[in-house]
Amino acid sequence: MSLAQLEYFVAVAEEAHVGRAAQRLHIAQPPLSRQIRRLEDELGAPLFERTPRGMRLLPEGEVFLAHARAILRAVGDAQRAVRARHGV
Amino acid sequence: MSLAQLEYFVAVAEEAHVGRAAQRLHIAQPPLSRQIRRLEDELGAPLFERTPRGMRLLPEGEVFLAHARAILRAVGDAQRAVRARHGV
DNA sequence: TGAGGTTACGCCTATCGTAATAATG
DNA sequence: CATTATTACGATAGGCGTAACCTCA
Repeated sequence: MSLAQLEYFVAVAEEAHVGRAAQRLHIAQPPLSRQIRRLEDELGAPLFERTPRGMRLLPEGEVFLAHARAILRAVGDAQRAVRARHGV
Repeated sequence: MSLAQLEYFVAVAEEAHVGRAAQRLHIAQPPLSRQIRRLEDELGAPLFERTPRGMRLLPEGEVFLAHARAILRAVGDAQRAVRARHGV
């Protein structure tokens, strides 16, 4: 699992659409689709239901979304904390 | 910043020694040294003081260590949460 | 001068983008 | 049949390991 995968996952979850999430992330659709798949494989559980209209979060995905956001927030906190301390 | 870099950083902080940390991580010393440097560059602040005996955490490093551990713990929590939910 | 950290350099895996393919209402 | 996601495939970048180098008590 990588931080990029977490950012990708959050974007897809919020957009419910791989194409729109890819635009927002400034990457192409296929790599995004692949990374989501890899993440699901690694976790051993699907996170989305694929529909012809887009992606819908499964319950496992809802659970993971909260955790993913918390991790990304913690990363931002860590960066800010060091920079604040260094600024002193 | 990557999760691997965080694991590397925690290992070096705990061992206070790049060589021992590298052994523990099962990687060679140079890549570990490089990743620590890259992390410091990205954060814009040194995290260690280099001494002839090894590495000593600077105050910025102490601050970052707590955050790094929190992030890695959160990653483990996220994986467990999804797998527990999926197991149901 | 010895212990420890860092550069140089080459390889190799992983990720990306473009193009083509599959699936489904 | 149009929209969306996925697979194929080639190119590129990032990370690792070995070997050589630097630094300091």
